[in-house]
Amino acid sequence: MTPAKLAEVVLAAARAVFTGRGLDLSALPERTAVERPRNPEHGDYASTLALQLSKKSGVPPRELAAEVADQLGRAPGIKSVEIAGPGFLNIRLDAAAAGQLARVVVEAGEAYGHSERFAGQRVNLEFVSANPTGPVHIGGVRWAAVGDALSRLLRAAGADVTTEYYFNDAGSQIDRFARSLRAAARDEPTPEDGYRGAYIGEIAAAVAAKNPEAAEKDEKDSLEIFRVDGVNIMFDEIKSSLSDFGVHFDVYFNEKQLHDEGELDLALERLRAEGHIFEADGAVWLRTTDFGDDKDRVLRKSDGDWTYFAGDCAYYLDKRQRGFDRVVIMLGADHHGYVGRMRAMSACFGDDPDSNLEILIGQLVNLVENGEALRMSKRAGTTLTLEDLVDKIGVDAARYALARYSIDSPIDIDVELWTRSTRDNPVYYVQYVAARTASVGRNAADVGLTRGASDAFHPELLDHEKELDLLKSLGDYPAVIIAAAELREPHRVARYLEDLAGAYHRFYDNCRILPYGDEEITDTHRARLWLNDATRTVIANGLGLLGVTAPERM
RNA sequence: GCGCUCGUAGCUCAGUGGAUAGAGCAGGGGUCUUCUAAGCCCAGGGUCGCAGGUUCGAAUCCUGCCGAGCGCACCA
Repeated sequence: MTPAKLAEVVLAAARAVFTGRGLDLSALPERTAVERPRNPEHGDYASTLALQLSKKSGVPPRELAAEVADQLGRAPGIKSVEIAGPGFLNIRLDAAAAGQLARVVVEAGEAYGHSERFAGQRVNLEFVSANPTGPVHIGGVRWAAVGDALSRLLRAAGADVTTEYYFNDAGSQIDRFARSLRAAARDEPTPEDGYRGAYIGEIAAAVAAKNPEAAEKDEKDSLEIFRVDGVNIMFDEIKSSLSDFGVHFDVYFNEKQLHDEGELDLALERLRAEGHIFEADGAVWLRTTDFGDDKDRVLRKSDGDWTYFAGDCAYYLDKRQRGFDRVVIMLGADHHGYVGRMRAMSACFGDDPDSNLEILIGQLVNLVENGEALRMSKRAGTTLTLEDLVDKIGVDAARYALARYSIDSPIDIDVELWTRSTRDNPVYYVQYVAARTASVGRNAADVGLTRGASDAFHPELLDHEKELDLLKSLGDYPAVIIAAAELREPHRVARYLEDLAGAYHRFYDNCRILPYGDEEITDTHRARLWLNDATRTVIANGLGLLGVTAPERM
């Protein structure tokens, strides 16, 4: 029995009690969940439903709990139900009901943990969104790992997800980029406001190789070549390194489209129609202070140019008009000052910023080597890039390290730790279980041990404490995915996998899976192989959500 | 000054209003005649920053204060 199924049974029991007493059924929640008590004396699972319903029903919690317990006790698969404390229901399962989970997992395979919880929700996830003036730096990499994991999580939970990368290949930043490239190609010093760093020389050389006269033409034509070719080469490099990192976007959205298709004007007119536009000092403003922003924001400057914020408005409107009811944007902590104006902008369009717009702010990332943070310096052009991180610790460790912490927590990635092959390196600890389960599978095949037909599976034989713990951990997985997707917190998956890995290792150390020597193969061996394979399934599924491989051997 | 985030074991961090707050590391002690010891087991370690409030119940929600990081453009 899965925890989700048990929760339904608990709710059904409560419904029966309410019906019997003639209570208002509308007081019952749509769904409930059971908890995993830390203290084993509190049973396999616990429900707080009676506590929650006591006030609404006017029945004292323990009295309500007693009646629900009475109903529950008659349900199949439930061994016992006890009432504890103010009205907790402590539930124990039959060994067979618990053990069945191994079969559920193995037979579901890659689909185990998937649900339809967010079916029908259309979510747009925008992340990274670096302009093609340089490689993806380490802050952007955090979002590549977290955003991509989040997209996988939301899809697993049934949402309709589109991932987007927003970029601008025109404007003053790109002009600076082009001038920096041209200067490098001509062996001139980098312009005062230019981009530095080794990559500038490399891109400049690549442009020159493709177009040998580029540096020699008159300045206007020359800059145009460096601008167009430089941006193309840079963007290809960005896409290529993201691809190597396992991250692909559904949509690459160019700011230029907003200009070309008149979307900026359209957005302005929409905002004007909503009554939030005013003009002052020769500029066009959005009155974001109507919705809690610190100050009003300029959309069109007095020189007639649009601001970057105007692009944000038009882009937001574009997303909404494409049918996304949830627009999620991920930004670094150094951009959190944007939240107020973005939320206000959403409200100016007549939307509800609490439900239509979500801005996730991620704290910064440091790479630490030999006890020292490798600091970035824009002046010296020493930015830490995606490649630097991958070169130091590899894709799996990088993705895991970036995804295992709450985005509210700044991360120091210790190069030495994340390349270590020991218990304290979480990605190895989890991957080791993947390799171990695979190894057991190979050895089982060698000695002729197979799971056999599913009707030959005897779940009640999985009654060792460590087997039951492992089964419970496997049962937690679907709820972890839903919670992680709903709260936009992929780190929950990593933390869960570490718990599961621990449960598997303890099972492995206590419960021999394969027969010894010439020992005859029994139903216990087969049942344990089901459990082994179920674990492999969940570890692989969970690592897959994080974009991390589940190796066959290590 | 205003805003956002954070403050949990010596260190790094989990912890969606539930019962006795957890994990890893550090440091101490155990554990390999057959499935990966890259593992496992045992013990120690806490004023959940401080003070109030909300309620059956608060690390979790609210208010204030203290401390740390980041941000407050007709830049992108």
